[in-house]
Amino acid sequence: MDSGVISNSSLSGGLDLQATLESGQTYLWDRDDGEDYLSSGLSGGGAWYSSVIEGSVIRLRQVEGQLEWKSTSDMDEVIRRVLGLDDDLDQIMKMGIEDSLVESAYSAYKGMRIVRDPFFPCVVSFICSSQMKVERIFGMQQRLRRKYGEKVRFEGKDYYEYPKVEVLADLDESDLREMGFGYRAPYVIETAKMLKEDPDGVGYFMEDYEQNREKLTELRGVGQKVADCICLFSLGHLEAVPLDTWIRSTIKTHYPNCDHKSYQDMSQAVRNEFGPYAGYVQTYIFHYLRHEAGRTSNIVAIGD
DNA sequence: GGTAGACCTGG
DNA sequence: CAGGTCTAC
Repeated sequence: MDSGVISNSSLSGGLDLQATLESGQTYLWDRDDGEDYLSSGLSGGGAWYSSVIEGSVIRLRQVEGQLEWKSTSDMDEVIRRVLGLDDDLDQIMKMGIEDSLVESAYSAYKGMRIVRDPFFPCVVSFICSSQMKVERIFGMQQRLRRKYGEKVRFEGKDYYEYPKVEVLADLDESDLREMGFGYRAPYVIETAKMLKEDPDGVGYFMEDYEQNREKLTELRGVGQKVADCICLFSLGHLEAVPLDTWIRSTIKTHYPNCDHKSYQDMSQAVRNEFGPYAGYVQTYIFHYLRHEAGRTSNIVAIGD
């Protein structure tokens, strides 16, 4: 067994593991206590999380200002990549816009990072995300892993890798409908068939962000919003801003000059306003509003 | 190129 | 109604 420790202080801007893993960016980590997405607050928790990445089980938690991990092999580099630990958060937070909503979100979840999920799991997760709450998206991915994923043993317990492309490609629509995927079932299967020869999505990555977003919409069930999620949460295009209904309405009330009818126009305007790390700004706002909205009756009042 | 309606399912 | 997408005007 391999293990390691990464101290908070060694990372620019620190790390908030719980906020990073439970902010609706990734659906690939299980909490030991099974309380994923359930507790309120969603920051600074010290629970153990586990996932299977590149065939190895990774277990990690954050206690007393440091990230502890263990695995079957040396996963230090992989962990740094998938958790975005190399992103210069201090610098990123300086480059965003100065605005009370953003400031509040930054301070509430300081250390939250943008993940880099493996391609295929990310694609499927966000195809499933349409018209779904995060808790349910997570449940679907978890059931998918347990039913169709490869079992991997680690320290006497079973873990399940995300299902391989070819496994999902050969499923019947009814298999997924029975698991509660609804109208998303055929989308997942058709996209899996399209990616059968290119499981890592090599042909779906390009340097240019906007070009990349358009390319991704060739996949079944992937529209502009989902494509942006893949750009941001898997491919590392930190300027991508997934415009969901929440963000759209927030933009409309808080940054009315950025409001546009077409996705493309609004995306462009928001990126102009939020800067080159617009994806970070969006993710903080989304997570903040998702939890503050229930607490304060007037979202607009959070701002200026 | 832009806009209605349908689409699964659970709370 | 919900972190949308697809299809048909």
